[in-house]
Amino acid sequence: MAELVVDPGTSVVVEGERHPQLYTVLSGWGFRYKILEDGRRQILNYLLPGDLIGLQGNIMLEMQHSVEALTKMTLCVFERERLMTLYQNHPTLAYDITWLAAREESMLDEHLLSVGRRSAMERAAYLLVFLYSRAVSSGMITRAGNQTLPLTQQHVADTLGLSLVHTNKTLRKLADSGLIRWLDRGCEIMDASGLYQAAQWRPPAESKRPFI
Amino acid sequence: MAELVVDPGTSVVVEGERHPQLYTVLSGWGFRYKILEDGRRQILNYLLPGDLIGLQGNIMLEMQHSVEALTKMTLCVFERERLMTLYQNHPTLAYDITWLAAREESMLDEHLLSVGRRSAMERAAYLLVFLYSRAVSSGMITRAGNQTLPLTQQHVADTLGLSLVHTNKTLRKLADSGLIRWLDRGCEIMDASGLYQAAQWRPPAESKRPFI
DNA sequence: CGGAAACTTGAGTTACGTCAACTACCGTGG
DNA sequence: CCACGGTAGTTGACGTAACTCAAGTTTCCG
Repeated sequence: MAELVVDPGTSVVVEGERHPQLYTVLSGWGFRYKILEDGRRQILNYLLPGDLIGLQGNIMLEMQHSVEALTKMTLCVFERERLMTLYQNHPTLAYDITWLAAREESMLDEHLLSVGRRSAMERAAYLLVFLYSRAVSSGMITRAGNQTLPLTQQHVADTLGLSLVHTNKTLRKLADSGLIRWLDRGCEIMDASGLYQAAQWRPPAESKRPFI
Repeated sequence: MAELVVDPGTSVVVEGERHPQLYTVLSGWGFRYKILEDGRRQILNYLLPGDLIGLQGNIMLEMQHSVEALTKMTLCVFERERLMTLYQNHPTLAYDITWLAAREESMLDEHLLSVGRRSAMERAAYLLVFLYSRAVSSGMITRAGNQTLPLTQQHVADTLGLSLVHTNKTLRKLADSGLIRWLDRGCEIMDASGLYQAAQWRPPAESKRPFI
């Protein structure tokens, strides 16, 4: 059972390449993204402990997206070719993998709704409180300190489908309303319920999730 | 093995309700969508023969999205509670289900990139040629006739995250360039490779897909 | 034949984008 | 210690893609 540790900014997966391994996130933050030929980037989702990397995309072929580490990350490496035997010998694990894939879809659905139909302000509020709630439920953020999401405004912009400048102005308004505080390279959530309200969103009730 | 036949416009799944069944699409077109409280709608993806309905979202709880039939659809009904025993007894099928989930994710990734980062024109071209290529590879569209995608412009608008008016003007330009023809309640693809070019997109090479 | 749904089109508005300049905050090396 | 260069964040002026409103026309269907 190999482990892989990567520094912030490392490319873990590159679109177009073949990847014979799957990973599970053991610790740290990362994100998945795609870019167009002229450099426009869209961040698809964020990776937190418990998430699976590499399932997305046609299981055996080239990766359809890239993955980059946002903080130092620890990954658990798993050989793709062992997947079929795992399915044969551990149906419960197989079921859990499907559960994870379904949850990822569910998050992507919500992001798509957000980018397609919410205003800049709603989108920003949604994203921050979404990440906050994920961080809380994965134990990365505790009541006592370490309340900060390790992002730059460029990441936020590329997640929301907005320009950097407009993202900055939007975040400023959220900060001026006391909902967040923006630090260098990070965002602190000051008023989660205010953000939920601004986003008109509630996180779905999670059924007990598998460990993997 | 129960079958379900529904007419165009029928709500197959409603967000927020519990659904003890999964479905497989045997024939026809449908789509998945979410709506905000004030009625803004985002279409998430389209459903064609071979697609699974209801896997998305936390497997056992309330549905996180709605599903509506675009044409007459035939569905194959499957009880959710039988899923675990299927995983135990048919690991290959289980693997195929995961494959389908991964492919759905892959499509959502591309849609998110599209809505977040592509221009209106690119988005429209992408959507139409995406649907066209899916229709072709599922055998719904043949060289000899029946080249038409069963959509209204409102569907296109709600998929692309655009207003109806702007969608209309964008489709008009595509039609004027000879790439498509818009009929009432439908779109005919005239020049697929021109659309691919306008969208700056190529469909990913599919590994052989399972039947299910 | 009438009414509803789908599609069009033009005019005026706005949310968001682009450009450009500036500040603040590092970490590095002289 | 300061000079520096790079990254991140901030702000204002201006431009434009896309939105809203409003009034058509066309097509379908009962």
